[in-house]
Amino acid sequence: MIRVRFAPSPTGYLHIGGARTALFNWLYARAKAGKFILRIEDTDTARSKKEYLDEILESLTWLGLKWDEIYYQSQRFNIYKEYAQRLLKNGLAYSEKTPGKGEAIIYKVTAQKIKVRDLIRGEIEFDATLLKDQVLIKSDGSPTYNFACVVDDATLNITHVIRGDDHLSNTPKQILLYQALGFPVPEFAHLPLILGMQGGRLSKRTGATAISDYRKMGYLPEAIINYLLLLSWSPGDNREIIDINEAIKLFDIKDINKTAATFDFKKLGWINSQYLKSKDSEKLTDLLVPLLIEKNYIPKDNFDRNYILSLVKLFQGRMTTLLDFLNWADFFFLDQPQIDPEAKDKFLSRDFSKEFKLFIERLMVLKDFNLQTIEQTFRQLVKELGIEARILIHPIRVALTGKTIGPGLFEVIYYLGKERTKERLTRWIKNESTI
RNA sequence: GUCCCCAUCGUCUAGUCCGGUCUAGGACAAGAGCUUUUCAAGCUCUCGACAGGGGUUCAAAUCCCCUUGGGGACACCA
Repeated sequence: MIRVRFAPSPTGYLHIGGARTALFNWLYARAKAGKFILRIEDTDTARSKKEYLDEILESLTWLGLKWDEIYYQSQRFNIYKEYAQRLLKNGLAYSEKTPGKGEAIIYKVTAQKIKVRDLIRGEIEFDATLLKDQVLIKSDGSPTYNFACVVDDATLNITHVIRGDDHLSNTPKQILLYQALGFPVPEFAHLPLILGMQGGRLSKRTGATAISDYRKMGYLPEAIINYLLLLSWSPGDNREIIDINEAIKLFDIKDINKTAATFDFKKLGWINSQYLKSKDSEKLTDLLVPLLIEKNYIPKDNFDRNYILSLVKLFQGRMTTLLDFLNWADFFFLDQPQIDPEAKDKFLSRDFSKEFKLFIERLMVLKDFNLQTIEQTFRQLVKELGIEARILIHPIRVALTGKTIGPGLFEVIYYLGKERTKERLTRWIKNESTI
C-alpha cells in the first residue's frame, strides 16, 4: 500500500508552493490507490499558530485535497525521545550538555558516501564528510526537523516522500538516520520549486499568496488545481484544461519536470476564466449569491434567484474571476449606477435630452417588453433621427450602467426593466417639464 | 565560500530516456485583423526558443565534457 504525506508547518499560511506539494502527493495517492496523510509539523511551539493551522486545513479542503489520516508532531514528542534514546544506547549518538539548559542528543555522522535515489532526478551522491553531526533532540527536549521527520515517516509507514526541491540536501542526513534506526528507506521524489516572477523564491510580492486569498480574489479551486498541475507536469497532448480525474489517470511521477517553474498570474487568470465559462450557470449563481449578500447587493433571503441567474448568464462569458461579476454587474443592484467620470466625459458631455426622451416614450408604451421589441424600438428611432446606432448606444449605456463596458445594451435594458431604465435616462434630460 | 540540482519562445511546456519523422509543436502573454453596440469572448494571422563552446556520430534539441547562467541547501527553523 502506497502511503504519502504532506507535512506543513503551521507557522504560515498554505501558499501556492505548499498547495502544489500537497496536490502531487494527493494525486500520487489517488493514482496508486494509496493513502494521503497529513502531518502537522508543529514542533516549534513558539511560531506555530492555530490561525495558520485552520487556514491550512480549510484551504486543503477547499481545493479538494482530502486527507485520509492526520497527525500532529506536538503529540509525538515521547516517540522521538524514545528513538533518540535507542541511538544513544547503541552508541550511534551522544549527548551534550548546554550550560543553563538541558541535554541535547546528537547523532554522530561517520564518513561515507550516501546515495539518494530520486524518482524524478535519478541517483544523486552526497559525501557525509561534509555533514556535521546532527542534533536529534534539542536541549529543550523538542526534536529537530530532520529527526522528527524520519521517525514519523518510518513509523507512519510512509512509502514515498514527495516534497519540494529545497529538501534535497536534507535527504542524505535523513537517510543516515533511517539506517541508524534500522528503518527501511522510502522512495524520494523532489519537486522543482516554484519561482517568483522576478526569479528567486516565491515571496508575498511574487505570488506566495495564501490559498485563502486566492479564494477571496475569486478564483475557483479547480482552476488553481489545474494551473498547479501544469506547473511542472503536462498531459503531453497539448491540453491545457484538464480535469483532475483525467489527470489521476494520466499521472506518472516520472513525468514531472526537473526544472523550476515561474509562477504566471496571467495564465492562472486565463484558466480561471475557462472554468468560469464552462461552469454550470446554476452552480456559478450559488457561488455568487453569498458574495452579493456580503456586498449588501441583495438581502440575505427573499431575493429573486432566477433574476440573478439571468444576470450571471449575461456576464459568465467575460469574467476572469468571481469578483468581476460584482464589479461589472453592480448597476443592477445599486439604486443609482456609479458613473465613471471618464465615461461621462466621453459619452454624456453632449445633451441627449431629445433622444433620451423619445426613446423613453416609446419604451413605455411597449406592450411586449422584450429583447426583440426593445431593439426594434431603438433601431426604428435612430433610423428616424437619421443617426448611427452607436451614436446613441454608448450614451445610453453610460447613463444606465455608469460604464463603457458590459453586456449588450438591449439585454441591459431588458433586465433593468422599464421603470429603472426610464428613471436613469430621465436624470440626463435637461428640461423635465416636457416629460 | 562549500555541496547539490537545473538549463527548449518573455512565461508554462511537447520533443530528450530508445539520436534521423524538428526548416522544433501547443498554450499564456504581446501585436495585427475579422466580428461588432462597448468591453470581453470567439476566430484568423504575426512575433518568438534548443544558453555558449568543444566532442561522439553519416546524423544531436536529444549522448559526453567544459563554461556560463539560474535555483536550492549548508541552524539545538521547518
